[in-house]
Amino acid sequence: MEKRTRSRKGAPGIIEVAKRANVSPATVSRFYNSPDIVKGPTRNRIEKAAADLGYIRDRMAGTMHHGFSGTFGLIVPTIDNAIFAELIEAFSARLQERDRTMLIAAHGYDLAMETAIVRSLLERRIDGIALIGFDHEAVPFNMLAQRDVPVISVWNYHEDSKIPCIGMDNYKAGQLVAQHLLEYGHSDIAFVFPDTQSNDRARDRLSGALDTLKANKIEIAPNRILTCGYDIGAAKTLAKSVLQDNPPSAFICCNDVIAHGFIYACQSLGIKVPLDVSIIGIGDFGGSEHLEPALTTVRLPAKRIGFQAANALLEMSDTGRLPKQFAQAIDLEFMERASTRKI
Amino acid sequence: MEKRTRSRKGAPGIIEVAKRANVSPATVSRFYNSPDIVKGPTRNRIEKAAADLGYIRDRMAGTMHHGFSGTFGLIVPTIDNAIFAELIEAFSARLQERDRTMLIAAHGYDLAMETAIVRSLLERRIDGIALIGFDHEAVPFNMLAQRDVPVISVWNYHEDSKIPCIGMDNYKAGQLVAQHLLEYGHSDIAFVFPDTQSNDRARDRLSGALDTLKANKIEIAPNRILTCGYDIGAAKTLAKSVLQDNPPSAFICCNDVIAHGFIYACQSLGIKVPLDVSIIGIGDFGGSEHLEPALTTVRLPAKRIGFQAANALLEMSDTGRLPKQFAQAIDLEFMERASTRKI
DNA sequence: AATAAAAATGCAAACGTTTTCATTTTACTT
DNA sequence: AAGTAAAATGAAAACGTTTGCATTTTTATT
Repeated sequence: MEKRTRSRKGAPGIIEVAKRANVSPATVSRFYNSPDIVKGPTRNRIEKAAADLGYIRDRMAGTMHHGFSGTFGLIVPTIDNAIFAELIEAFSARLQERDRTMLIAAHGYDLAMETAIVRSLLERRIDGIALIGFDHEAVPFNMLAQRDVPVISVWNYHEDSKIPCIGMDNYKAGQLVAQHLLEYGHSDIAFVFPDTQSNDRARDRLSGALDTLKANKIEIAPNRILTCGYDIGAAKTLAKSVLQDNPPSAFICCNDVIAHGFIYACQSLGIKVPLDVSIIGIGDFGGSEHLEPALTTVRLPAKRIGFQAANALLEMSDTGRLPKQFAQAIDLEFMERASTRKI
Repeated sequence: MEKRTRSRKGAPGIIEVAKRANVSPATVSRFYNSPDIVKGPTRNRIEKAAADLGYIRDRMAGTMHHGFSGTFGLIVPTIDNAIFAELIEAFSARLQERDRTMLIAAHGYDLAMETAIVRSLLERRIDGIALIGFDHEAVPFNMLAQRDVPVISVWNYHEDSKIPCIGMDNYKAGQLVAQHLLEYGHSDIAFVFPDTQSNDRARDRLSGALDTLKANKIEIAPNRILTCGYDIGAAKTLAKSVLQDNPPSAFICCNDVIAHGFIYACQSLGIKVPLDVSIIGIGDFGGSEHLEPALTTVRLPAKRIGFQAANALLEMSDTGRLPKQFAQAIDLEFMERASTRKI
């Protein structure tokens, strides 16, 4: 394997800037890190020198000292699945405001891969990291703990979480949709959920809904629980087959992506929503509101979560203490729209 | 402003590992960077020592030497707009395969912001960077050039690009959709495009379509060119007003997001697509295929572009030379589906 | 078994900052 | 105007690796 060494060619360092401004490197450093403690005229000279030279500082060199890289990690199951895109954007935007950067990676619902990624990010000396949900291996936590790197669990919320978390109560989201269907008089209800094995969000939603129905004396037959990944095409295909043969009066979809697929399937089959069948989602993603019929769903404020998560991490990194709000629940909002109806 | 110094508490360094394995730090370093040149038994000892100690290497320290951080940058207009999500995921995945990480940021179609971001990434010593399209300020390029950092323009393709690029010919995409409508006998056509001021992709698509129509003696009245951001809701609202009053026989939407909005608007208004109006998009995003009616569009292979872009950057970084395929065009595929009809 | 060549390892000087401590300059007090 | 306190700056030692060069060990050759 060949070894190259980047020359850093024309790139000036802090020393060149210092020479040109007739000060010591130390002062230039201070100019960047605490401008207020360097005198006006000196400041101007440095500013000019840096501009003339096109100096760009090397934060890595700084990192070696104080140990802070100014970069935070975010690990998600997947980036391109609309589910997390809003979250990512908000997280990143908040960091940008504070002059920090974001290292992001996807593990494709593979926990072992997630562990590898955490390690990789740690090698880059991230100042903190956000993980989705509560289903993780123990290894990454040990690595993070040993190095004292702030972690936060995002997207799901449990009152008794062992690590700081910001998210919504997915169990409650499940309750909400079930409750709504109950109020509308449905009793023959089917569920469309992804594999809940290592997906606590889906698991919590499912139990929330199931428990609510059970509390109202409604038992769901096992064959009414359908498995489907977060994929419009897969959902549409599944829907087409299910809808043909003795369909229930309502479907609870684990998230809006699946619900979209179901609605498209109905349109394709000429089945009227919500007249013939009610469909309800969870998430309230981009298009859900504008779909025809508009999707009844539960709004998960991804933007707010992303922002708050970044904030909490920033706080932990700055103060070295756990955030004031250790476990933070973001409110859910039930969005009653047009894809469900009273029976 | 308080100054903290991360203790790196229990975290062992290469020296501790070396001690425990009874070798010099240099050998441990070599174990990681070129395992083949350290003898079997020694290798095992180091491996064990590192595992026992829970050692995680510090790539930053390495970066200070050879100048390579193992991190690449990707700057996009926006992350959460479905448009770029696939690209991002593929780019990231390819880097991950090669043990590199991705620093990503969004500028929200603000070129000055983009410049600031480039600087910020440069401060983190990225090994290369991918930018969307060709509309950029000169400053970032100078900064990158001075430091010899590989750049690639992604998403759009021009034969005579000044910098390496990978993308598709957006002009041709415009031609394709116009051609299709022409073949179907449309002549009263409206355009729905975002502001093309600093968006070369949209600009190229628009001229491709306009030129094609003009070549066929079809002039488009200025009021047939509508402006709309990449937002389903905005598109739907706009569509509703436009469709009421003397609508054209076909709409060319700059991308699928807008097309989705238009189709929803039609459904809402009871206008039949494609019977009453034809709608065509560009992009072939997630749901377009499954929409009812399925959207006629041009497939832009985002995954392939993301993968190739990462590859090109990797190659440039590894070899220090420009990529073999300086300007790479990724083929477009016209997807004739159900949202357009012959007149 | 002696020698030469090759392979494996060690030593120590970088890499570009930040920061402590010491020193100089400025501002304030009387 | 002298003396003192405060503010601004400088000198130099870190930070944790990598790598060229020197040295030792192993292998191959005769």
